[in-house]
Amino acid sequence: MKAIELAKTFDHNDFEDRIYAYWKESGYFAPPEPHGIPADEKPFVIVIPPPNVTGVLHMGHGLNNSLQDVLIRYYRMLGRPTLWVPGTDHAGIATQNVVERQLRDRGTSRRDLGRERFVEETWKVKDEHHAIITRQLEKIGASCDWSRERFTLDEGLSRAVREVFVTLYERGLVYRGNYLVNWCSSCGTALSDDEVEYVDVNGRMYHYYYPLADGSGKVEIATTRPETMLGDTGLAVNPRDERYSALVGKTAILPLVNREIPIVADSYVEMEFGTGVVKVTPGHDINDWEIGRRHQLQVISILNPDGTLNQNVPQPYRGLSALEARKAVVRDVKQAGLFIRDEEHSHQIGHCYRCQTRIEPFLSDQWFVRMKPLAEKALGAWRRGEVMFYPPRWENTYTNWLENIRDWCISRQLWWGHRIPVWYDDETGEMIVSRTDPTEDPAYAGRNLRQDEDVLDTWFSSWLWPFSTLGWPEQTADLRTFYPTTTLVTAYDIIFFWVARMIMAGMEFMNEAPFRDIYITGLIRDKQGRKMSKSLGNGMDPLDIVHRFGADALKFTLSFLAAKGQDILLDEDDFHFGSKFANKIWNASRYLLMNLEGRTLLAPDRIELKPIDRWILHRLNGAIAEVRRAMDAYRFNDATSAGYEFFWNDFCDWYIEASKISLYSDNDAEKDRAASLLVYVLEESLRLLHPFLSFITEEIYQKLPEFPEARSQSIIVADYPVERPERDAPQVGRDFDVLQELVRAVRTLRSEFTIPPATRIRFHVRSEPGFASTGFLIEHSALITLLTTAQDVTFSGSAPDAEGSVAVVGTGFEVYVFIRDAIDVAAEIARLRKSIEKLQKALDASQKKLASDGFLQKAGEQIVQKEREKRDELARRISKMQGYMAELGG
RNA sequence: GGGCGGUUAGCUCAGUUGGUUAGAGCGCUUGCUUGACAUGCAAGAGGUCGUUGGUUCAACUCCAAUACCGCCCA
Repeated sequence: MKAIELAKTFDHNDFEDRIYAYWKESGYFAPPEPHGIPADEKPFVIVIPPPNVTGVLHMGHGLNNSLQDVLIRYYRMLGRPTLWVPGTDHAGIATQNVVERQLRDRGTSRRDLGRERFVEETWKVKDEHHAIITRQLEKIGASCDWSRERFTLDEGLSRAVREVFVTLYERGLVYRGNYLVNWCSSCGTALSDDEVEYVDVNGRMYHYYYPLADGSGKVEIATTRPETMLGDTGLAVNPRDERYSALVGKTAILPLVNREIPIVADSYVEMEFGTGVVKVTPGHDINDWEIGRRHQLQVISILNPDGTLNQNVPQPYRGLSALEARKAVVRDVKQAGLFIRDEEHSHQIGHCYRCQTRIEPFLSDQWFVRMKPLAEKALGAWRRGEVMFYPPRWENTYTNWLENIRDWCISRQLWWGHRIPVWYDDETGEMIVSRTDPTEDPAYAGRNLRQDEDVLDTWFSSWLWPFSTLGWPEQTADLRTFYPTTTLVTAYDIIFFWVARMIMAGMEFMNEAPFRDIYITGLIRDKQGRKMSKSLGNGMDPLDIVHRFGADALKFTLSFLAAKGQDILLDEDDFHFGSKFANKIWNASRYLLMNLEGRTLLAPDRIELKPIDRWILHRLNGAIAEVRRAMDAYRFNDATSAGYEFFWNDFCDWYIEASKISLYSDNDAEKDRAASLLVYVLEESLRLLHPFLSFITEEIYQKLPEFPEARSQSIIVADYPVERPERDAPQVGRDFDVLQELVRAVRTLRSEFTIPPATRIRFHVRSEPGFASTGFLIEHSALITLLTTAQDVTFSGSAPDAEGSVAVVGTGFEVYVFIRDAIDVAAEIARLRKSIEKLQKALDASQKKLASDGFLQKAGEQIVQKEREKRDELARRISKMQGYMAELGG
């Protein structure tokens, strides 16, 4: 056979795009046809957390999708029918904001355009960006089934949204009402409670007086938001607060407005907080709203949707922003002689999670989902073990949220999204909630119908994602075959928004949780632990990483760092880890393949295995077992390091090095044997590593010679390696440990005394009588010679006669290296002393244990026996070393 | 106020059911154009595992308290 050539310098850019295109065109990403999947074969299914269609991929996506790809490729190779459904989210507010910003730059606005043209414009932007984000997923190597790609505003998914809205309405779980909601004046829409982020803000607490209407005095109140007094409709004190009991039932005059407002008693008021008297603004505070409801206080809304003050406040304040109004109100209260003082006060203020604008409670007509019944079902699924969190601690977050669930405000005052399927007949006052447009229904002919202006919260479509993407509400073959999905991979910041709601929707509409396993990743942060963000400029572009280090380096590195869902503090340089490993794989493969020149490969079952061959197969077996165990438990870091350590430390550092003895011999049969085994182990290693480094393993796999084993067309569909009991060789494993210890001992001596690498040394090995590995060492003396650059090595049961050696003690053996002339005696004595000290500590601990009755009686027999052996070995080594030291005059 | 996570080598982190002379990568030191790889090879230095107490024959590992850092919810 001829040598196979790989490029001298490894460059991932040479093949990543080509290979991705090959996979995609060959249809490897798609599962078998649903009808072709036997009923007893359980597919492995993931739905992608749909990224924002107008966003760009960030490192969080990089992590998330890398792990999904690892899982998908692993199960695909295990032979499970495997489906990864990709898609994108229309991201209502975010996308609308993007388009509005573009319009503003062009000197126009969505109002100028009108709804219809604005939505058209947004679809255009969506189409452009969509290509970017899907291309990015391809660049990182995501092996998802593009033929099943979905978008939350697709026709099918829109139908699912309508079906769900109307069904929930029919079940009494969707209702409309006039309530205080969280209002973002910048986005111009209501938000759900979960979309409000509370941030500590250093504000001020203002104290001032409200005069009593009967002229009998004045009351001191304290507030952080003086401007809202313009909407005050009452004062409240705690009923148990004796200081103020005389006030209850009286009225006060609201300064600046001159409205007469009642003073009520309500146990909500904390006596210790502020002055114990609170101003009540039911139109602009959720707690005040409750107080107002209990005492039938008037509700006055003082804000326009844009956040400025409206017609319900006195003329001078109209049109001011809340902050402007605050200044004006404080000024005027001072002027009125009612101001007392203000002081620093830090408190929490809600901000919009999309634009960071301060949230105002705002009274408006909105649609809500009654969450309690849905939450009950989602909790039930968890209690029955139908959903499992990895790591399990996230269960608390999940159950805590569900147990304290509040109704979900789902209407948004936006134009981009699913229009609410409700029509109003203003003449009759009738409200029509319908799956189909009544305007196209002859039954409503001639009626003047007006569709609800609002759209639904984006999450109202993404909570259906695991079944809407599979065709629901149609009973499609995909839905029957692939629902429920298997595993969800997402970050913990959307457990409420998305994960919990998906489980609710799955239980409500499919009677089954949408996935069984929920793997929660950590968040990617910078080295200072800060979240990556555009504004901080500490973001990292996954595509830039792919370009510089390779998609394999990206996935492998992230997978290696993804331990137990901890946050990952990431630096660009971290990706060297993955790219160095890829380079190692490349060069090891290049070396093996170039040595196939003139070789005849043999089938592995016809090859006689030498001990070292049994060793590498034993180690390979162990690595396979560990990778599989780790993958089954979602321990990505353990799976990754098991593959890494096997390939680099065992295969490259020892087996390949050792194989040089055969490869460079002049025995053709031995060369064929060695080459065959090397290719054999390489091929299996590539399959083992493919889920973690997909491109390079495919590129090399494609170049491997067909023989000795038939190959799959693509590694992507090749069988994942299995653990084989017949490969287990624990004794060979122990023997090789000894060989390594011996080699390292000699190398250490060489290094410590700077024996030039070219100098061929001589040494003698004495092993303890009956030492189990003696035969192995003798059998591999040529190898030991090679690995230590020795001239000669001899073995016996006794120390060498010749003078001039320096000795090192190993487990069960001593090695005498004949370099006495070259060494620095003082340094050698120091070295020995240090070793002895270290061992002596261990020996002391061991002896202490063995002297304790408690240990002897209560510890297991095996533990005690092991401890005795350890003690004896330590004692033997120490005494040997002391002997050498004495010999050297130390 | 409630809940969760973290605290292990200079840095970033592993350490699965309690028994190892506590590991990895990076960084550092020393020596190497060793018949694939300097994105490399070989060797080395470096940690009383936040603190205090407890359980145990035995604690980085289990329990309690505590300090600091971070997150979520109210």
